[in-house]
Amino acid sequence: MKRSTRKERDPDLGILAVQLSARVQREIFTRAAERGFGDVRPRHGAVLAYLDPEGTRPGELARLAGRNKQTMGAILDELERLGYVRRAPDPADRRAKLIIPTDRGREFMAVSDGLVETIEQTLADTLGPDLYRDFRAALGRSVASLPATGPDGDA
Amino acid sequence: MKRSTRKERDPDLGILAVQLSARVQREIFTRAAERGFGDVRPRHGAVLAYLDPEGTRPGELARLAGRNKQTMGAILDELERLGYVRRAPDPADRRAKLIIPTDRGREFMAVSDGLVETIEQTLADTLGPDLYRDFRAALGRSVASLPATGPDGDA
DNA sequence: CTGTGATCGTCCAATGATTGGACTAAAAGA
DNA sequence: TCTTTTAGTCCAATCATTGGACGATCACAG
Repeated sequence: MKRSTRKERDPDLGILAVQLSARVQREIFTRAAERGFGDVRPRHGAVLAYLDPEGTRPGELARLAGRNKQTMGAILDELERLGYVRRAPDPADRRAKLIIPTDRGREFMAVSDGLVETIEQTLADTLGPDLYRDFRAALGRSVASLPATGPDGDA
Repeated sequence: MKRSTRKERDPDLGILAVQLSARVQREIFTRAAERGFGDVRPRHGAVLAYLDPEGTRPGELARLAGRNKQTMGAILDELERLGYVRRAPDPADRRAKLIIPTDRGREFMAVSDGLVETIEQTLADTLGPDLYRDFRAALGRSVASLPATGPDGDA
């Protein structure tokens, strides 16, 4: 049996991880596009997956998403231009800013949270509720057991 | 409880998928770098994860890795320059080529397969053998139940 | 208070990675 | 043979991330 065939039929953990990520992302953003959010790309998920309705600092978003500050800044520029977030001064610290979702931003967050929910439901249907619950828990524990990935050595 | 905190403590499937992928990739390539393969980057995994010792066609690699032909071509240029693969004519089809790993390429493949194995073993230790087996199977089934991701609409 | 060092966000230029479109050579099929 | 499809590559354009540096502000030790 050829290695390539074996890896295709019975993929190792590295391959499965990449594929799960790619497929889930694709599902989310193509469905979101169907619902009128065609201008949001996977890249923007780094912000919208974590953003607080009351606002979050850029640095905190960068940390959560595992991107460095420059990258986060660029993503935020884009989201601001597209009308999903705005930058407000942070009352607690005059160096800092608060990234606050606009109405449209909150709308997207609600929709994408729902889409993820739907995907999870699909998997629950595929695996059965018990198996899915275990899978979900094991996935969480697996991620937690692997060293976190930061852009700059994870600082 | 803030949304960002909630998403950090109890990440949804989208976040978990991205993190699993990023962490597994990082683990593989930093460990590989420690073993003298510092010039191989995650990007190259698209080839080396699937490549047959006897050789594989570029188009087939592109399909397996979910990249388009141009991207695959660029990755192959790089791997060839770095001395991990070579391009040979395919005896069966004079249009086609065979990408064949060099000795060093095969060395990397052995090492990275081992590293993945080690990560899987780590998870097995964390979760326990039974739970891990179930997790691994559920992961495979989950990936299979989501539409495949191709670069050009998956053609 | 005042000085010192850390932190917050941003700017810029450089690199990396992916894409779309087009093209040649060869194969496959009517 | 003629036509259509396939395999790989070339090119230019776009998208994404990085490294280094900067002014402003804060925290804290003296």
